[in-house]
Amino acid sequence: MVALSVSLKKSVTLFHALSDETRLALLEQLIEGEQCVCELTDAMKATQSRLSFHLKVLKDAGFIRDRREGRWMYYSIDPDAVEELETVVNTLKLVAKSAVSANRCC
Amino acid sequence: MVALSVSLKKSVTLFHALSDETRLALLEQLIEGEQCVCELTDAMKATQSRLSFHLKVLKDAGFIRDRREGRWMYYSIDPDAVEELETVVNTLKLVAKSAVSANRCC
DNA sequence: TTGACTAATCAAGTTTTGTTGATATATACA
DNA sequence: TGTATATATCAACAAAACTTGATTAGTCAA
Repeated sequence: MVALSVSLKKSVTLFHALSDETRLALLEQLIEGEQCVCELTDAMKATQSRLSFHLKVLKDAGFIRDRREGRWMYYSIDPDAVEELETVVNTLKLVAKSAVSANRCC
Repeated sequence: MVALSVSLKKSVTLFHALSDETRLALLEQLIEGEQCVCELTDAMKATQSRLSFHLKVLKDAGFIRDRREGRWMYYSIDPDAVEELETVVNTLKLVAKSAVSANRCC
């Protein structure tokens, strides 16, 4: 069987991190550049603990990095995870193209 | 603000469909080509109703198509949704690359 | 018709995710 | 020190997703 380039579990983690509107909005917001939590809560009109939760999911998946500076925590997009995601999707794409021949069964 | 190429909600649907191990395994299985549910349940050692559930999620997101032939339902990968996914990921990638300049805040 | 077979759907229960408000931790500054 | 500020974490609850077993719907063949 052809396999996805990255392990299933890792792929699930990547996709799960992106399967939430708040988290995608966070990434969109971070396109503007590195920002601290206070700016993010401001921009997104979300409570601090809610964002903290979602930031953790994105960070655990590798999509963002954090950096402390004094009392502030700065978050930014980490291109590596996006790269990894791209790899998975590219495999999926190749696969989709080749998966046209029908097998009868039953 | 820069925006993702596809609406947030649509992106969430796409990513959510891929954020489950069973569903990714289903797609991997479908790489082999069009298959009926009975072959899929066989190959994946999963119950019929469970697969039916996951097939529906994948179908609703657009990743697979179905086709009835007699009593059998044949499923196959639909390259269009994968294409759409690729678009989203490409945007994310471009964005990740450009999102390096830091903004101070607070 | 009826019976057998394939797959979808449904209802009930379980598990996972997300939200909220409160508390803890870390840093800075007076 | 003590106090204020920024953020993480936790516990309790709510909501969404998944699983299971049973039922239903569609198709075929006798």
